[in-house]
Amino acid sequence: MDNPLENQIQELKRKGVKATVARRAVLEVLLEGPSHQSADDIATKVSSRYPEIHLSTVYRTLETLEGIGAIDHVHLGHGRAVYHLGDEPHQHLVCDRCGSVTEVPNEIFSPLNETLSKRYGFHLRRNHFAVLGRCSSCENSTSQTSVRTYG
Amino acid sequence: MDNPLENQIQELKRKGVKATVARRAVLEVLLEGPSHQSADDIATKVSSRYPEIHLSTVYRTLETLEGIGAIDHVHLGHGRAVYHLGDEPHQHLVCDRCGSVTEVPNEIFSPLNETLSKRYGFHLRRNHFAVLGRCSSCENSTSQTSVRTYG
DNA sequence: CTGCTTGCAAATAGTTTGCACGTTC
DNA sequence: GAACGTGCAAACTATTTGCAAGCAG
Repeated sequence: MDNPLENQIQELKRKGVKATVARRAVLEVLLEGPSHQSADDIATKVSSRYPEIHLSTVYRTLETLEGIGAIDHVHLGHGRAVYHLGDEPHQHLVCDRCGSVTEVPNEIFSPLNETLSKRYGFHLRRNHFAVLGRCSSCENSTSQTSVRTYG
Repeated sequence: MDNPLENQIQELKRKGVKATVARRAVLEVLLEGPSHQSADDIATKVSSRYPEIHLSTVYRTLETLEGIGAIDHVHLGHGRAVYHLGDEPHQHLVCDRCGSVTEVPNEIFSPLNETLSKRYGFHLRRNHFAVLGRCSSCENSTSQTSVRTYG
């Protein structure tokens, strides 16, 4: 069985969570990508197929899925959060200017983690907030680019 | 003249911004500390002295002060932002568990910056979002501590 | 006096919740 | 059929905005 949707559904059942239409639909949308979508993005897509599924249900579903570790969310900007499947842990580099998001593996942060741990006893944990900066295209140009690295 | 409040006021004028009661009051509260306060915290303190100063004015004042570089804000958790005087650039380590905030100098992030820069062409820039993890006390204990490193 | 600032009320964005009904196991 | 999940409307939190009146330079 290598149907990713079915795998996720199995996972739900394994964790003792009911496999409802809403949960299926949300997982479908997340699997289809793009990899990082806001609750609202997801709700819009979900309700184009299942119009009766309400935004608040999407929020509750996302909460549930996050609770069992199937997905995660990050705050990329002011206000909205985006959700993504909980594959390998990664951090998000968000460009100040064009808003593009680049995912980088957590290992890149290991040296920092060691330093913080030695000097402050602090241990990096979640990638809940994005790392802000300037992406290469914006650093090099003055024109307005709207590239979305997002995936 | 080493009165910090007066220095800040001079700075306002130098930047061509009017020195109003609201701006004075907000600067006073920020100078008195704690170093990181939410708009609401600030408004509460401000209005205990100047009851006519409205929350929306505090927001507008904070925006103005941020515009001239006198202060900065960071998102420490879900929702609320905290404002602090724009002294030396630093990052914020926020504990997942007890919410304590530790400031660390930006230099700590230089090696990471180099790596990101080489591998992804990405340049760290703002400390707009906090770095989440576990502080030493929470890492070592299972009891609920409510320490606030905050200053 | 002229325009930047402010008070207030109302709007907004994003998310959460109470409650009665519907669905899954 | 019991327990959990969902639709809807309404509440909430943090922040922003329009407008008429107020104050700084």
